[in-house]
Amino acid sequence: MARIVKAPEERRAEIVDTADRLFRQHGYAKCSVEMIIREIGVAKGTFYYYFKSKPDILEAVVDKTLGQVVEMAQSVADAPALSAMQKMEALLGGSHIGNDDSLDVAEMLHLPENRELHELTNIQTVLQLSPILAQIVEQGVGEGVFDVEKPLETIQFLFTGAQFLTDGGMFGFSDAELRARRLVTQTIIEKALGAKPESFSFMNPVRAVK
Amino acid sequence: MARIVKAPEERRAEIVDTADRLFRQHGYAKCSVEMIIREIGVAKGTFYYYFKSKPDILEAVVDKTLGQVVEMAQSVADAPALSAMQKMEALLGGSHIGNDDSLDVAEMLHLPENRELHELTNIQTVLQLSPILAQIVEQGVGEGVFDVEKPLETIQFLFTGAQFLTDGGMFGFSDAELRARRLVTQTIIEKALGAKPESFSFMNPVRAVK
Amino acid sequence: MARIVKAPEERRAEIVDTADRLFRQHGYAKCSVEMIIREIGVAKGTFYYYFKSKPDILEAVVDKTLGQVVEMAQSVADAPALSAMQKMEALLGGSHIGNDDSLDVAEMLHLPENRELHELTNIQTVLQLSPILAQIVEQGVGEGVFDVEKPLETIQFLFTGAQFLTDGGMFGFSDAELRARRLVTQTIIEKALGAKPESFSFMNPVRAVK
Amino acid sequence: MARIVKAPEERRAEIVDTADRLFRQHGYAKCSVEMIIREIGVAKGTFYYYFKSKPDILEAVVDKTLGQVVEMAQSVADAPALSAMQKMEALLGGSHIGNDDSLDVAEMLHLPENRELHELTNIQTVLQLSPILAQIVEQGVGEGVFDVEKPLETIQFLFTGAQFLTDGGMFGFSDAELRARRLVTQTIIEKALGAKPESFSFMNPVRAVK
DNA sequence: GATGAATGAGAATTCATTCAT
DNA sequence: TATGAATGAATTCTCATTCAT
Repeated sequence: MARIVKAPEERRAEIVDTADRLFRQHGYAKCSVEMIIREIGVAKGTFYYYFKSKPDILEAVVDKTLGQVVEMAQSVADAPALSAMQKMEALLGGSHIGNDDSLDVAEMLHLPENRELHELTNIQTVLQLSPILAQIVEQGVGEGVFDVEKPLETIQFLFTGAQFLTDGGMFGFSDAELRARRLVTQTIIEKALGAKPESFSFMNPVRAVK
Repeated sequence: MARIVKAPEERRAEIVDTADRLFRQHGYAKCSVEMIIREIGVAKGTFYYYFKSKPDILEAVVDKTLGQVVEMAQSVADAPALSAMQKMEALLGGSHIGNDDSLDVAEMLHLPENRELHELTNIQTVLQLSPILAQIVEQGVGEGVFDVEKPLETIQFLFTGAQFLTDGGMFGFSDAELRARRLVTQTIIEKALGAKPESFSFMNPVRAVK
Repeated sequence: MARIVKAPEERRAEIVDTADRLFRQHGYAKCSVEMIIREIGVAKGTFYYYFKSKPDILEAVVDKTLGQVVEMAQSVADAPALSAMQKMEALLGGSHIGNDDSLDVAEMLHLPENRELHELTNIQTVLQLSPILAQIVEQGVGEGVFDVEKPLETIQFLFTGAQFLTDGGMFGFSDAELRARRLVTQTIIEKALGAKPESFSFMNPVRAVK
Repeated sequence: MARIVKAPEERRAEIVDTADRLFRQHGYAKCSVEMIIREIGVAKGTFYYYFKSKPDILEAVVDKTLGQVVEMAQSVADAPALSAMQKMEALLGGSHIGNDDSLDVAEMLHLPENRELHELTNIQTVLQLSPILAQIVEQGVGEGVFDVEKPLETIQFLFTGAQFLTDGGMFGFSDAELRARRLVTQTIIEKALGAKPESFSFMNPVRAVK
């Protein structure tokens, strides 16, 4: 095959992105190195030139994903002009403007057939994102819209429940069942955070269109 | 090797139990059939005499575990003399008398390095146990101790959060961190179910001993 | 399972018959000992009590089949009252009276999915049946209806061609194609044996019904 | 083991050739992939790098063999300068100059211990070669040397008879027996095609030496 | 930097055969 | 005679990794 030379960072990123996508599609274990390189159109050796093993690229994928999400969340949390509720909406609302790819906190990671990705990414996300959200919750407590004693742990619990329960494939829920669970999730969040009923209704927008 | 003949049920149980243990120790994928039979000391053929494939024994393991848990929970839920709170305590309380093995709803499934076992067992447990708990919640609503609109979905959310967050290995929490999370879990449950504060304190007993 | 004791010859015959049927259905290689004993409802040990190995029962099956066919053919060949053509018709004609099972020289062995059975039985049949047919051919030469120099070899060639070409599955012919080949077979036999055209038309009866 | 890199076509051909030989020697079923790779001295992975399964290489072997034979036969049949008898001699005559390997229509496929190879190759050969030979027969009919009504079916019958009967190992004939059968084959072919006696004598050359 | 042929340690599964009961 | 649990060698196939070019 034609030998196409690329800048190292570009090639590396290409491999990580492709692996990311395939891992999410089929799961880490079911993705062979063969699949990844065939998809890109490079040789086996090229893969191993950039990554010393398969676990190695899993780590790279997780790092990439995590970095994006955490950075985005932190920037929202740090925004000085926004109220706690506005920040919550920005992070948890369904109306994510301009996110073409995978920068959606709410929607991320909700994919079936995952194992190592879930373990590493999903959990790490909860762990890394929770402090940021907790920080917002504390701001909300100060603003009088929330009432919680242990923001971090509470957020972690809520995050975990939401993450795993409404995870696309894990429980095999139908669309209707998923919607019911998302509604309840909203209610529980409000109660757990001591927020006003329906204050988190942005999580379940009344959609006009399909 | 010496041929040791056993009663079929005994041999079958032996294989299931061993597989169960090894799956939990190393994870389903990393456990080869070879490992299982070597552990027991039987031939490969013996394994395949009892189970037609590797997925087949996974199912057997899950069934066994699930059966025990669900049966126990249902018997508690059906107890006519108990109040809803008493039933909750019986199922979620830490003081499980005489459970040497895996009959503990609260403690089970919290093990690291699992994939298929967690996916199948953990999730199935949530799905099968939730209706039973929801039934108790409804009794509690009738008794005036709970106040929820959607018991089933609420229970599912709470169950999922508790299950996955405090799952022994998944998040890598320390004992202290786990304790903090279990306390918050209690609070959230109380709020979500509309129960009195500290009414679920049996979930976090002040232990004297280890 | 209930232990059913039978007379040794009966049990043996039962196993041979079942093996025979299954070998023809699925082929020798694809028939496991397991299949045979399950079909009969006896234990593995019973099988190995009567036959010392799998090849052993193949031999038994072939012997049985061959014996039946050869015996029948010989009795026809030895019939003093019949002409050569009448004997030919009796053996090769499609109108086999009273043969419910596998005593049909023309139709036997024409089954797909066979290997060892074809090799052993099919070929042995050609070898053992040919002398008998050759004997009839010689009678026919004496009667002036045939004209051949080497009856045995000629018969073997014709038998082989007929056997393998019109073998139900081997060539994957359609019904129409098979019919065309059987017609040609008849013509070639007549020419090779120096018989009158259409004297072997009994091989291709004009059937009214299906 | 030492890693010896070869051109893909070369390696592929090496595997096909080796498999071909071993399949003919021991039969497809009795040849394990292990045997093939040990014979060549490559790793298992190498085999599966070139062929995705065991049936896959059987197909490759059959294709190779078939391709050679059919191509050769077609080129003879298409030769404009040759008479039908000359073409027949070229294809069926024993005097094949310069065929060291398996390019001999008459000699091929006559090997013991085969199953799948015979079924696939032998039969396919009859099927693919018959139209070509039939074409020659028709030419001969036009030239007045043959007299047949159904060339294709007749050829198929004759081909099948010749193929299977004189198949080296199948019937276990001695050399003398084989010779007798080949002589008769010649006679039957002449009669069936309506050719002059001894016109196919090239099939049984009077050999001085072995 | 890049290629892709080659490696080989397993993995799951089958099945003829044995043997304690 | 009969049972059926137990055996284990053999087989096909996978895939992460290596290395000559």
